[in-house]
Amino acid sequence: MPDETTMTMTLPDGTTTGPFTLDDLKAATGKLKGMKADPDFDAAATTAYRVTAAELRQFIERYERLEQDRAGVAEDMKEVMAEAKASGYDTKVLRKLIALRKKDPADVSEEEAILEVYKAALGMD
Amino acid sequence: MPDETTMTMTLPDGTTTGPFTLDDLKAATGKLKGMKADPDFDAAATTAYRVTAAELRQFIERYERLEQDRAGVAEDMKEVMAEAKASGYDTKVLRKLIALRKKDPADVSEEEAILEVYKAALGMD
Amino acid sequence: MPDETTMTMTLPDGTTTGPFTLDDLKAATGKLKGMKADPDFDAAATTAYRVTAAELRQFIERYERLEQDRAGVAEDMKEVMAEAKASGYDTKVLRKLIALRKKDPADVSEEEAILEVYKAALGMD
Amino acid sequence: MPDETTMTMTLPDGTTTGPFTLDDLKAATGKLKGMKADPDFDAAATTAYRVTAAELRQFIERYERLEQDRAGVAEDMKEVMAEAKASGYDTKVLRKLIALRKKDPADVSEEEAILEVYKAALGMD
DNA sequence: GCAAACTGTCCCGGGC
DNA sequence: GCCCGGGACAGTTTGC
Repeated sequence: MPDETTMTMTLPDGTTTGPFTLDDLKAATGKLKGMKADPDFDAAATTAYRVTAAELRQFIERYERLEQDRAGVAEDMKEVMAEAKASGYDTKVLRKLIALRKKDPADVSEEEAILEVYKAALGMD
Repeated sequence: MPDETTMTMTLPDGTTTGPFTLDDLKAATGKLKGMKADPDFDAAATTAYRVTAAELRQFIERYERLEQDRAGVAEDMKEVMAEAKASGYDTKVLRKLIALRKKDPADVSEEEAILEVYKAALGMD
Repeated sequence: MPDETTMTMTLPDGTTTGPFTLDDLKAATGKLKGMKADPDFDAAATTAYRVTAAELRQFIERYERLEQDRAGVAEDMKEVMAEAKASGYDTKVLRKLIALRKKDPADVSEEEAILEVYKAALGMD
Repeated sequence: MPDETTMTMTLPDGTTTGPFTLDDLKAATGKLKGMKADPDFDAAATTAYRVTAAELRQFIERYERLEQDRAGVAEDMKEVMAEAKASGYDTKVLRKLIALRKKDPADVSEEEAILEVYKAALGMD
């Protein structure tokens, strides 16, 4: 007597199939297998992009390596923020401050000034 | 003589297959077809989730309808901003102002105050 | 004897100020007050953008109204997903399916086909 | 005769002020200046978070340094993708492939299988 | 100037 | 109950 989670499917015509186990589903999902080449194909006349396994692998592995580096840096950034938080700083404000430092001060004060005008017009001052 | 974009593939073992046209590729991508039911399966002992076509379709169509509504509203929002811009307003500042109005004024002034302290500590004032 | 959270600030020159309460901080954050007009200013020669309180308010209130509409729609969308989940559907897959339906089927199958080639080249099949 | 961009403001009561130049606006935006300490404040009874300029600066500079590192890595990642694209690869598919490799293969095939069932139920196969 | 990619933020669902 | 990770969204920047 089976005792696992399964699915049944009612089709548009009202008939029901199943139940299927998850393994059934996985098995039924066909995969591209054994694509056969056509050696008689006249390659010379085509713009054939080479999909070279070695080359592809190179790109992907370089990229994945860089992703790891980036994750490591992101981890360090989280640690800095966690330390700051533990020291009593408000990390949300810290982030805002850091963002501010990246901007041109002139732009910042202009933006602030316009904002104040708008607030004044709305009676928010 | 073919004159279309194709791909060739060099496998890990050094052999090359292809060229494949895009249609080849599409044909090779197998699809789940004719999953057969097992009528002897003892459904009573399982937690069978019903995947009813009609029910599934209901959920999806309701959701898609709502997505359309949302897109319509987003479109209107863009129009309001475009009008405001045409009237000489700085939309970036407008957005900031609207965001401000959504927040609790007490939180805003507290955050601003802390920011000023941090800026002072860094000599940014 | 006070019993509230305060802040002290150590400045670059080594001196310490404070403690400040949050109310101190808020009070210290100056606001734009009483900007005085210059009635002799020759407005005719300038490209003066009118910041009319009524006009500004119109734009903002229209926008905020639309934001509310959008939030309502988003709420409905959440409800649909919650119902589907309660009926046994996998909401993550549902979202993927809905996204698929929005795309041109031809693009989807082309993309899938290329992906299969790449996977084959990497031995992931 | 002035010839610069200015703003005028019409207040809720119908009166108009201005015109203001951008410099006017900037000057009017008050800044926190000379916050005075209260030396008589009984610090002992409070939970005083120290905002030490040196400490704050440490956190921020560490963080900004890490941001630079991260930007450098991101730059490298962009270069890898650009190279791959120049070699004829479809970068969109490459990204998908890389994402796939990060996931547990079992989860992927389960998800795919469920998706196929849903598509079958909707007649999308 | 617009459209598309990327970053940062928010919010939700899941796990301890 | 809170923290954490992932997904969705808004904002920013850059290429065409």
